Amino acid sequence: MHEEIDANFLADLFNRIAILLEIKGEDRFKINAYRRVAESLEKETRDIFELYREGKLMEIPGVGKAIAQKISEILESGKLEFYQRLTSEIPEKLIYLREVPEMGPKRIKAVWEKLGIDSVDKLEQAARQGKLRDLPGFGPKVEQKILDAILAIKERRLNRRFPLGEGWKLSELVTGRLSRCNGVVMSSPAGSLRRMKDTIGDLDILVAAKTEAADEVIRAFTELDMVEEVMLSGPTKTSVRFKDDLQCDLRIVEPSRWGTALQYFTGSQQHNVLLREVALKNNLSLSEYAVTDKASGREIVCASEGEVYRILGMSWIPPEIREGTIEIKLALKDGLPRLVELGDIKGDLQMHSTYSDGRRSIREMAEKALLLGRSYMLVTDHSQGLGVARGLSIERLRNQWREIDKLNEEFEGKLVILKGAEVEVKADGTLDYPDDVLGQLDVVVASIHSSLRQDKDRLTERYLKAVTHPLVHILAHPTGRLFGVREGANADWDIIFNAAASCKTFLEINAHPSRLDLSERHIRQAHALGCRFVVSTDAHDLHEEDYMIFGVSQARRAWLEARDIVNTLPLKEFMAQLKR
DNA sequence: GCCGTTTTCGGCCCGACTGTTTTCAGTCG
Repeated sequence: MHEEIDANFLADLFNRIAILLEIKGEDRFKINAYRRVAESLEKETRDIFELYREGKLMEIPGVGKAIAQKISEILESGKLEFYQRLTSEIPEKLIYLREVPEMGPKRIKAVWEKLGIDSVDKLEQAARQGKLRDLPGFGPKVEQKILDAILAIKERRLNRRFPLGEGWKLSELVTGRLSRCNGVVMSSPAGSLRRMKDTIGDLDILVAAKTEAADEVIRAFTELDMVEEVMLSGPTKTSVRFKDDLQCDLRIVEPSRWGTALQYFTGSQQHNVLLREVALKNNLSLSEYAVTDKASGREIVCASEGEVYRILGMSWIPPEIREGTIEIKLALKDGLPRLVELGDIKGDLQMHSTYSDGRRSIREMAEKALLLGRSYMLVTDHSQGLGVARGLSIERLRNQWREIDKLNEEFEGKLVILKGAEVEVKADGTLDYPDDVLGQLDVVVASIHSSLRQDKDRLTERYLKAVTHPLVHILAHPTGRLFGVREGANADWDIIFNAAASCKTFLEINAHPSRLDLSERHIRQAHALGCRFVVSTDAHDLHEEDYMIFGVSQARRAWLEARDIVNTLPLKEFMAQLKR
């Protein structure tokens, strides 16, 4: 009935409600309640209509009677009276002003009431005319900051997110440089990078150093080549903007307080709020500096994160799932799953060589795989039709098999190289090698590179042909998304994942940082429908074999365990899982 | 608005930094 309404739609709505209530000056706890529900809804992959029909809306973390009723009203009527009333008081348009830094609820209310400003354009105009500086809570500096920020937004330099892989590289550069400063004991990325979100909004770096060493660290940080501008700088906290417009925050703490600091700085914010509530219930107060006994005022200093969680009566929570949903509740009763770990991965199931578009020989790729402790690898050069990637004719494919046979003899079982291919699914859904060739491969990986813009029904049909094909074992980078290049394909994933589950076709979690496909959300969705997965690097060069960590992290963010991922199995057991 | 092995009512995270203040409000994370 109301096709466009789903969990994401509701999350967006509740976020908007939170902003409007803020401007209205409502109780901050009520506002937080809406924010919390919005976050839960973003994680929710069960069908919202089904939850409603089964009376299970209140199973969503943070949803109580009032919000359950509001969700019901929307699902039934497509409307929400509460929202209509709210927006008749506070114009909906004001929400966009929230995207301008320095513009919080108080200032938005001020410009709206005093100057009738309800859009970013009007705000810019007023700032140019010097009309903002005289409002209470404003001044010439704030006015200038707002003007600069609006300009940055218009040039798309602000509110941009960066792929995890880029953040990772930069964080290694920064921590590498800072750890060479005198007195630095430890350094680590924190924030969304440590939680391994597929994109990051800013880069958070934490350094443990003696107080007297802080000056040198801050200097080294602000003088990094890639720094464009120092945004703010205090004794323990410094923020800069890099030349590529990524913002980077540095915090420096005493080594003895590393545990609480790392916990705090890793977030997420919602996770911290809930964690600190647990502390209060135990008559403790948690900050980035210590756990404090409220009764005696005594500080309990934590050098490790494990201590923080232990003092609060729960097991340590992996950063990837610190999103403020149900992880704290489970940790309190020691009920967290054992998430899949990098070390669980036994084989890499998508790797390219110089036969197609890879830059290294099979031997070189294999030697690196062995070094990484893998016990098997699947060579998946492109099939003949993919000209841009120098796809293999059947004849060249057979040559490759002979080389693989020879290499396997050499490696004497220490590493087993499997024969595979990344077979193109053509626009009509047929595969790029005939069945008799596919049948001779150890593992068949199917993927779609072209015509991703087909209409939804045709594309879904094409995917279905691929995942239901009796000789296809794995669907590679299913949605085809490429950060900064294209969104994932628009297909009916429920139908495709259902088919994959029933045909025992595995879904790839492509670990390459330009892809991370499936995304966390799609992994959750597919997992709920009974799919199993593989994590593969899609390596085209030696260093890319190290990308496995990125894929494993997405699996962890989706709460997957080793048993959900087939290439955690030793070779024999893995092969036994393949459909025949 | 949510939530509960100390509560169904009375709580609800905590601190850094800046700018506008003259002791603190606003924003941010």
